[in-house]
Amino acid sequence: MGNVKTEIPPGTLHMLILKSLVRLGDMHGYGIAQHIQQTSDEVLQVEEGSLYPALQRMLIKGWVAAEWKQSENNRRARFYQLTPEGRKQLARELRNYQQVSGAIAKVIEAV
Amino acid sequence: MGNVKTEIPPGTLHMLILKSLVRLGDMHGYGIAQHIQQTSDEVLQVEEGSLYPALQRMLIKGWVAAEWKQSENNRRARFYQLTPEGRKQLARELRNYQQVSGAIAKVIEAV
DNA sequence: GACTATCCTATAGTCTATCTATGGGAAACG
DNA sequence: CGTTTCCCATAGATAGACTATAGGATAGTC
Repeated sequence: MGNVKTEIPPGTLHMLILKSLVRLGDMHGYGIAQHIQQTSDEVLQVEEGSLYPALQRMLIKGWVAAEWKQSENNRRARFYQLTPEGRKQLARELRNYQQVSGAIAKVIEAV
Repeated sequence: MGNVKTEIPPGTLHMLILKSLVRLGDMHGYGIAQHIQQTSDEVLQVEEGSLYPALQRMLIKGWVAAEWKQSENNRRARFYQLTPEGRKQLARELRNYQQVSGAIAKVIEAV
């Protein structure tokens, strides 16, 4: 099968995390990474060295809030959830992503 | 008008240049940049500091061939054209781009 | 009880590829 | 002539992903 795992394109990781939190509501980093990988049919794989620094940045920016809890597997884990500011940021990033990928599509589909 | 010019997403510039050369056949750097900007309805703007280093890399890789000529405006310009290896590379990059953007779409459109 | 797989967090350092800033030079046009 | 437009090129800054590494705790198995 040609399902080679791929890198996350720079600039899209925050958007993918924020969107995952809309779906998951309240989740730890590991679960967010799993969700992205599964929802993308194993194409997108978020590495730990990308994930945790990104979550830190988003905490500082106030896009997510964090709380230590017990995971469903009885482990200590840091659960994240969207803040109102995070929702606004997600909307901005989605809008921008769609504008840019639409523009790229025009170029690469030009006959 | 909300048409704010945007950066080229890292990893897509080679693809955009190669595709432009399919369309233009034989063109100098300045003309390639114009083509990308116009075809994308002024959304994508390639900066000179990105464009010329990218063309150098592509020359070294053998994806394009170059030749000094006179431009349509009577200026000295370096015209680029695709090589067979460049066509193969474009096919690879298109395939990869579509796989990744399809995967991102699955995540951000998940209900 | 020891061993291993799985779950979960975190940081330092590398690397790639874009951008900004800068510096040319030559033709056209007023 | 002076300004605009066309055209090339490089150095350095920057962003954001990656690899490599380190650690600890639970569950399951032999």
